[in-house]
Parts: sequence; C-alpha cells; structure tokens
Amino acid sequence: MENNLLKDLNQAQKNAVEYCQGPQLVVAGAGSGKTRVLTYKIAYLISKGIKPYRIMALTFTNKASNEMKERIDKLLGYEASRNLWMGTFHSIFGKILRLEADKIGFDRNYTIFDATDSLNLIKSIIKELNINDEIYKPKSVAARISSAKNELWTADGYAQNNDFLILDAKENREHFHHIYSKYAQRCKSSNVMDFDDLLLYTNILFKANPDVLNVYRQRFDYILVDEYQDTNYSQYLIIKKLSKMHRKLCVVGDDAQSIYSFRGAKIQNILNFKNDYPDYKLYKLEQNYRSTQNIVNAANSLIQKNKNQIEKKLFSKNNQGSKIKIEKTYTDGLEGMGVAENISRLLLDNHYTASDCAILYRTNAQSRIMEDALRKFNIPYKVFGSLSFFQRKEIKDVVAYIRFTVNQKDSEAFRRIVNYPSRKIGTTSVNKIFQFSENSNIPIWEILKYPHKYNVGLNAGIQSKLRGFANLIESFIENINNYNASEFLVDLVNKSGIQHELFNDKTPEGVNRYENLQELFNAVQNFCDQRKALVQEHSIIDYLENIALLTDLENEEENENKDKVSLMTIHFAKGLEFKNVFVVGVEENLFPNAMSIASAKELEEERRLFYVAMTRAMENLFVFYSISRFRFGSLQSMRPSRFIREINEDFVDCSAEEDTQQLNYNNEKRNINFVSESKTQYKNLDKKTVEKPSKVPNTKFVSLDKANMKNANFINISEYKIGMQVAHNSFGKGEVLEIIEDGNNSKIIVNFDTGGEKTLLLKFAKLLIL
DNA sequence: GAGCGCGTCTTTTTT
DNA sequence: AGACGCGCTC
Repeated sequence: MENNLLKDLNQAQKNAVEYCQGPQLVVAGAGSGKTRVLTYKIAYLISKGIKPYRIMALTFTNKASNEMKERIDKLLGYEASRNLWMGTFHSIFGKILRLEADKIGFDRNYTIFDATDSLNLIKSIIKELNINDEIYKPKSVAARISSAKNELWTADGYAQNNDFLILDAKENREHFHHIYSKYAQRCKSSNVMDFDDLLLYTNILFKANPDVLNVYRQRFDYILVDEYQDTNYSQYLIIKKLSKMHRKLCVVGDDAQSIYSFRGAKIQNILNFKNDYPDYKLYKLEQNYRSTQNIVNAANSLIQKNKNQIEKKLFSKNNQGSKIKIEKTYTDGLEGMGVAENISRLLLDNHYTASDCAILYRTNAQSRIMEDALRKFNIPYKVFGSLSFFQRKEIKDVVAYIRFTVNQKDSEAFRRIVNYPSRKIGTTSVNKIFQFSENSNIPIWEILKYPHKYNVGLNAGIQSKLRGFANLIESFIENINNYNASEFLVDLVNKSGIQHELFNDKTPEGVNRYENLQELFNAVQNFCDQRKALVQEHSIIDYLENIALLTDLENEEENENKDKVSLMTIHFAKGLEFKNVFVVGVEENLFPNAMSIASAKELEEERRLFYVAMTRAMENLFVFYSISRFRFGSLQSMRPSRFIREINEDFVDCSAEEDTQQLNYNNEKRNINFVSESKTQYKNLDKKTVEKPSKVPNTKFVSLDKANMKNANFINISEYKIGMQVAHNSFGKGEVLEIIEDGNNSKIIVNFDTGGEKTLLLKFAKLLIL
C-alpha cells in the first residue's frame, strides 16, 4: 500500500509526504499538486498506523474538504475518510464547541448566525442605542467587529483597551465599543454564534480550560492545514495551541495565492512559520502540472511585480500551449457576447465540453451580463456562489423555523418567522416584546408562551396570536425526536402555512420559490437516506448542523447533467481548474478594484487575485476587458487594467496588445470602429477555428446590447460632430451625416452601415459615440 | 398592520 | 439597474 501510494508522486511531493517527524511547511505553487500531497499524506499516515480519528485536516471551504474526503475515500475506503476530523475551520471547531458549550456559557444547541443575521442584529442595536447610522454604517461596524474578533479582541477586551478607544474617538466612532458589547451580549443571550465566534470562542475555550485544551492536544496526533496563507490570527493561534504537544503539523500554502486579507488573513503566518517552529522542514513544490508553459510563464511574469513573496520558480513541462488571448470590447454587453461566442466556438470544435469552460470575474454583479449572453447562445451554465441556495428568502424562512425550534433564544430566527406567513403580529408588537425581554431579562420564549403573565403592553388579540405561535413551535419541538429530518420538514411547512403560501403564489417568482422549497425537500430526503444507510443520526438537528456552514447545496440531480459553463468569482475559483478560462472585466477600478487601488498592499493582493485567475487555466486563457460598462446605473468608460500590461508580452497574443497601449490613458479619442474590432476578435482565435462559424452572424457584434443602450444618457448635442462614428442599439454602427439643432427636438441623421440613412430624434436615439 | 411608491445607495472578495 | 428603507395611505 505504502509503495503504491508513493509511486503516484514526483520526488518533491514524495519528500513532503514522507516527512512526518515534526513541523513542516509545504510551499506549493499553483497547480503543483497541493491537494494531492495533502491527501496522500493523510493516506500515508493512516497506512503507518495512525488512526483516522486522530488526524485533523483543516480546509477553508467545504468544497475543498469534500474533494479531499472523496479522494481519500478512493485511496483508503469510506471507513477511513469518515473518521477523519476533516472539514473547514468553522465546521470542525463548531463541532468541538458544541461538545464543550457549557464551558463557555452556551447551550449545546446553539445556532449559527449568517452574515445577514449579524447585520440585522447590528442594525437594530444601532437603532436601540439611538446612534446615528450614517456615521455608524452597519456594514462597516460589522466588518470592524469581525476583524476585532479575528484579532481575538473580545467586546470586553476591546472596551478596556485605551488605544482602541482613543483611535475610535479620533475617527468619530467613540460608540463603537458599545455596539460591539451589546452585540456580543445579545448573541450570547440568544445562544447564537456568528462565523467569527466559532473561532474566537474556541480560543476562549482553550485559554480558560487548559484541561480541555489538553484533551484535544492529546487526541490529534497529526494536524494538517490547507491554504495556510489564508489563516487569520484566530485560526493561527488555535493551530499553534493544538499542535504544541505532538508538534506534528503540516501546513500547506502559497503566499502568491493569499487573497483573503480582507477577512483577516495574515500572509505573515506563512512567512513567519520558521519563527514559531525553528526546527521546521521546508518543502517546495514548484512544478506545475496543470497549465501550459505559456500560462505559467505569463502568470510568473505578472506576480513578479509584487515585492513581498517567498522566492520560488514555478515551471511547467507541459506543452508550450497557445498564447493568452486578450480581447477588447466596447460595452459590457458585447463583452458577454464575445465570451459566449468564443465558448460556442470551443464547443463546436467538439474538442471541449461546456464544463471545460469557466468565466471568472472580480465581483458577483458581473455574472448577470455573462448569463444574458450565454442564454442568447443557448449555452448551459451554472453560477456558483453569489445568491447561494441558502440565502434565498424562502429557504432562509424555513431554516429560521428550524433554528427557532432547535434554539428558542435565537432572536433573529424569531424575528424572521413570527409574522411569516402573516399572523397579524406586526413590528410594533415584536419590538415591544424585544424591549420587554431586554429590560426584564425574561426570555422571549417565555413571553410567547405566557403573554398574559407579563406586562408587555400587548392587547388580548395579539396575546392569543402569540400563544398560537408558541403552540405551533411547541408542536415542532415535540417532533424533533419523533420525526426524521424529512418528516419534520413536511410537517413544518404544512402547519406553519409556508407550503400554502408559496403554493398559492403563481407569479413566476412565486413558482420559482415553490420549486426551491421542493429542492430543499429533496436535499433533506437525500440527507436522511444517506444518514440512515450509515446508521447515523438523521434528525432535523443533525440536518441543521449540516447546513449551517454550508454556502451552497450539493445538488445531486444537477450532477447528472452537469455539462455546464461555470461562472464564479475568482475568490470562489481558488483551488479549481478548467481547460478554458475567461477572465472578464479586467479593467482599472474594477480589477484592480477601486477600493484597493490606493493602498500598495491591497493592490498586491489584487495582483495575486489576478494570478489566481490566470493559474486556473489548463490550456486556454482569455482575458476580456470592455471600454465602457454599466455601473451604478450609468454607462462609465473604462480602461484596460494595468495587470494586462504587466504580463510579459511574449506570452500574449499581441494583436490586442496594440490596442492596450493605445487605450492606456486616452479613451477620449477612440477612433476604432467595429470592423476592426471583429477582426481582432477573429484573429485571436485558435488556428484551427479561424473560419467564422456560419451559426453566429457577424451582426451580433455590430448591434449593441439592448440593456446597455437603454439608458445610455449622454445626449448632449454638442458632443456630436458630423463625420463621427456612432453606434445605435438596433441599427448598429454608423456615421453622423447631419445634426439639426431644434432644442428639445434636435435631430441627427446617421448613415448606418447596415441600415442606410436614418433620421433620429436625438433625445431618444441614445447613440454611443465611438 | 399591510401594501405601495418614492428616494437613496450601491459594488469587492467569503466561512 | 436593482435592492432596500422609509413614509404615506387604507
């Protein structure tokens, strides 16, 4: 077994797997077989006699952990993979916290706040404290609380730290610590943890209970950490503490792919590993097996522009491959069309399937324009992340019912469902209840059950409605132990009225919501079937625990016809690979993002992000930018990103390069017309597909996207000059022949390439000046 | 208490 | 353009 395992590895990988004596840092470049090393190392450890349940393996995403589990499953069988302590930081320590909840003042059935819950609670606290939410923007307060927690500053600790208080006063937010304190209090009394709490309270648990820490220290013979460059201080400390006894710690990471500093990740954790573990062994994986030489070289040339990095030289022995194709378009709509067109050509080739292609973007908002284009081309696609399944209102509502049934202190769950479906219990009454509970320390649940016993100030009608609600929840509580998760859910949506509510909504959105509900049923049913087969718990509590930290649903059915183009943010794409990658919206202020452009540090992170994007590609890499884009409701002109220029031109298809140079700092004078644009586009394609497919008429590129033109509101008559090249939504490109000034009724005569002369009312024409 | 309509602000990235 | 919050009306 042992030998079999090792023969799948190259020498560097093998060395990294075999060393098991002490702390170890594996610097693994993109595509160098990082996951392979981790999974084989785990398999190797087990083959050496270490029990799976004595191994802890931490990842950042559920996806990564599922993938590793699957691979270990294949290597060693299910029994081994099942017993590993493998999962995300949040899920593993969430589990430990559930076992030890009483030691930190929580109940075992604590529930988990998602980002929206946290934000809502912060909003209501700001209101309660009568603080100006213009100055204390809930979002930035939330971000500040989050980073405080990640630096292990509890609310009390923060409030006692003079430096913070002075700084806050200076920055006009002297009340911040009040909000933080109240937020922390409220979470605790709600028996609820947010994402950051899961790590913070783990630290608190270990600090306050050395005996507990000792138990876990002893238990885990070996600890492995994936994506170590993305650990924050809180995570770093947990690992440090846990590994102190056996000192068998293997961390794997790539400083060049550190892209999460915005949530507290410290690149220093990887750079300083040698200080914490002076006897550590360093392993470098530098051969990239994923991408063509061209892609690796291009990515290297980009990342070189960063000052801070561990020295390494990533190389590929794969094919040279084709050069990176850089494509310019005029609007974001055309960008989408260009991408879709290129994908359709790759598919016509019969060489690639849709699932070989991915579109990567900087911000989630960019997905829509891509979706529109893909739909027009009838290309199947799937959007990952963004509005994930569990973020949808109808699903959150059901989950809130489950949460409140499991944990009646969960205030945000209560707020969500008390009047949904409508029970005629309005916000006034709900606020009274919150207020009273806050002042009297009588739990909300107690008030709901016996509203008449307390002087809350509610009329008899409301009181009886509240009792009705409490009875409903009580009946669900009884179900927890009698029903499995699936039966529980069926009963819940029926009795709560959710089923009825959604079923009766026949609007397209309503039908969609109902379908989502059905999807939840399927997921729960699947969960039960799987768990039953393994004689594991399958109550609704187990299901809730299973989904609380899930971002998206692993949809069984979708796997059957999964030949789809993947759309996702680059952050989401980390760790994945695709044969063909389209990076879109590579424009100044979008990527690098405007928020990051001012600081050198953040700019380097944006560059690393672009590096991550490039290194997702195995065979073909396309980089798209558009010179105009709809943002914030109006058309803005854009410039190609500096990152495009930073790629060594030897690895870039140079036809677009000229444009890049040309467009760098003077978009005012863009004298390029659509004809040359389409030439560029066709020139850039693979040799074998140069011929235009007859399926896709060229006019697609001449007509502007409707959505784009609809609101193009630069209708200042003085901007138009005779002889100017303009574009119209349905007529396409043309030349201005005449301008007839007549105030509000000014007209413009344009000779369109494909429609001839047209007289247009300027105020409606919405012409784009080229 | 609920529903509608207007005005504002928005866009980083995620467990 | 779209989401969300607020305030007005029934």
